[in-house]
Amino acid sequence: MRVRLEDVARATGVSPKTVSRVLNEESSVKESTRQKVLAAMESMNYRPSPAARGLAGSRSFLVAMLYDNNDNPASTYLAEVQDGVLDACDAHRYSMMACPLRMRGQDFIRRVDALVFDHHIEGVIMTPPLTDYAPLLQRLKEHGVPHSSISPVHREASIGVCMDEQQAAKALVMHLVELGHRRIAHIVGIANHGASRWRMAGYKEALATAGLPFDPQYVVQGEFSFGSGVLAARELFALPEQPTAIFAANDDMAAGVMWAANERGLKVPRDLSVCGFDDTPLATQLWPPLTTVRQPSREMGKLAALQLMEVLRGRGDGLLVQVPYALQLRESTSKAP
Amino acid sequence: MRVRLEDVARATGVSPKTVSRVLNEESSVKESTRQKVLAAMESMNYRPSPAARGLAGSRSFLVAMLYDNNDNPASTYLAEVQDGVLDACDAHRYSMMACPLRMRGQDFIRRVDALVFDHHIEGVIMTPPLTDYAPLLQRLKEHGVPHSSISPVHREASIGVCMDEQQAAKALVMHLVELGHRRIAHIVGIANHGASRWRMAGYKEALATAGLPFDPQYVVQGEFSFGSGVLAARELFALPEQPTAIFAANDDMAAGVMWAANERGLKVPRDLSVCGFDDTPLATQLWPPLTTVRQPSREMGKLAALQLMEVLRGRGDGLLVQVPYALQLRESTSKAP
DNA sequence: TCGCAAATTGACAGCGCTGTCATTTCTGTC
DNA sequence: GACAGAAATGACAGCGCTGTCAATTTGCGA
Repeated sequence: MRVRLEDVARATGVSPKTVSRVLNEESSVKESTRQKVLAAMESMNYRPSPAARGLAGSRSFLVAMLYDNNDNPASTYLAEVQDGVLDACDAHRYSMMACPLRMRGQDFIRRVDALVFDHHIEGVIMTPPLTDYAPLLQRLKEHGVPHSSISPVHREASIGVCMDEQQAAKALVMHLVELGHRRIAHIVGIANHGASRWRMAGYKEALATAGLPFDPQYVVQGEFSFGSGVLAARELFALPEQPTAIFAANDDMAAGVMWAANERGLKVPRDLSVCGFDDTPLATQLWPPLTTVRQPSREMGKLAALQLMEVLRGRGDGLLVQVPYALQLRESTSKAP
Repeated sequence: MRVRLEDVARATGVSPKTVSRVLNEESSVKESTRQKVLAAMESMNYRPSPAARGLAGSRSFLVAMLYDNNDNPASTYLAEVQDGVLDACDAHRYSMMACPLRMRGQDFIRRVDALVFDHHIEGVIMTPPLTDYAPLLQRLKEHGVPHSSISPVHREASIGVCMDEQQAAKALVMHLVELGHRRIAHIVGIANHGASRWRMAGYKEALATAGLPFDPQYVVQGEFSFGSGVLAARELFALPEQPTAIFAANDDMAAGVMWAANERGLKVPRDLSVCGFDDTPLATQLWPPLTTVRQPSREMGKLAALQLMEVLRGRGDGLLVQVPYALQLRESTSKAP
């Protein structure tokens, strides 16, 4: 039937407990024994039963990926993150359960409790905006479940992964400055999203660095969607002194800007430079291709999961690692007219 | 500590086995006993341990959602489907594991085996193109794992959910016909995808019904991406007799068509009617909003999961259910010029 | 070479549930 | 009211692993 730990033990001539020790990478096993056991496991194609391990010990080898399924317009992002998480899980023989949470109401409490009690989830990986949802964090803390955050707003005392979005935004705007642009507008993302704040901060910082004045009329509120990009752009075009470049806080809005430009007969990048943020697939599908910042979502998911696993294996407290951004300079930006 | 089945048994004055029977909805329990036990479970807030259930019995209460992460341009789709699947799982106290598969190489075999052996996955839910990937189906069959398919190409002998895409496409094109269009072009999706075939078939059927000739020059190959839509549209615009309406096999390509129309100075819908398929978020973000067909992905995920669960509970063989499509008539289509 | 602490290893119970099969409690029938 | 057969319940072992603690082996200084 199934190869059990006991079978491996018998084949190796050691006790089941020793095989168990090898399996769990405990240190108190002589190297020679360890090798023998590992060899046997390999040759017998032994696969431990998660159910038995979970029942006997306390470990489940399960992590949960929590995300907000209430309003996620950019779910490509989630898919990529999830992919990275799964990658990391794979490498450490963990399994992942996907768990969408509705932030409204008490639903999330019920679900988190279920994960913890029923499945003995060992840890949690979260994406914004869950990363900064106090009631959830509180509950996780009560359960003593370690969690790893992707792009959390509050970066102290949490583990996970983030990108220096402010620096990235600054670099992007500096690029526009170097191209000779002086009237650079910014379309902000959904208020209160960390991403919106950082990108805006980077925009301001770049202006300051370049010695350009910060002009509030060049800053328009958007909400990360294509449609809001169109509206914001129309607003900017109506200004007496139109901007020569627009930095939209994400690619979708940038696409909206390009759409609106087209509508108004403006040629991008000849009459108007446009840049976005995220480097979604859309960025290269537009014409001209969009200058933007690549946010390595997949990689970030993977790193967040890896940090969590460091903690779960007791190898430390885990860090908030920072991934590098990469400017994607493409044809939607060029010298100021 | 934890409330166990035994505790419930003691509280109710029955044997643990009887409680187990109630838990598993076995029929041979007297109704009065059942009620007592259920009441006790409820009041004691009893939560069965999946690990123990998995170890003792053969059930794991786990299903896997398999998808291709190799090339999924439209991952919004996957996210929605997954959401629906989770919904159904929730209702039946199942849990779901997400499992991306790479179709190249043998990776998928290793992963499927791992799911089956390690986790005792009870069933599988698949999205295209996995639904028709013979080696995978073969392996699942060998393992005796039931699977539910979403929009499979081969519809015989499988359970799951599908939409009558051909009818939907036909209805969409008939709508164009009714608006007076006579030169209606079609941009095809990736060859060999079931979706491409059905939509094309619906297009042809509509033409036939309307008594319009099928003209191969009005059919251009695309590949479901925005970019391919742009290219295909340019090709169509170069024709001596330009089409007055273009039916793109999905929304992304339709967006590309609108882009290309803009580029060429054609006003949609005044000069050109455009329609897509899927009703992705993009459809309402474009301007003018896109006429398309709503494919209820979330609902389909849910239904596929429910069908699977019918099978798992031994309530039947499961069906291939069909969900209704819904035309979304919006502003991108209007009377022929 | 002997003794002792440290390093390894093993014995055994039990995690919380379900399968199997035995036992008890109902039915309806004559 | 007794009895067969069905319906309902229970006893018990064991799923595959790990925690606890005891037993053994090893290494090293005296």
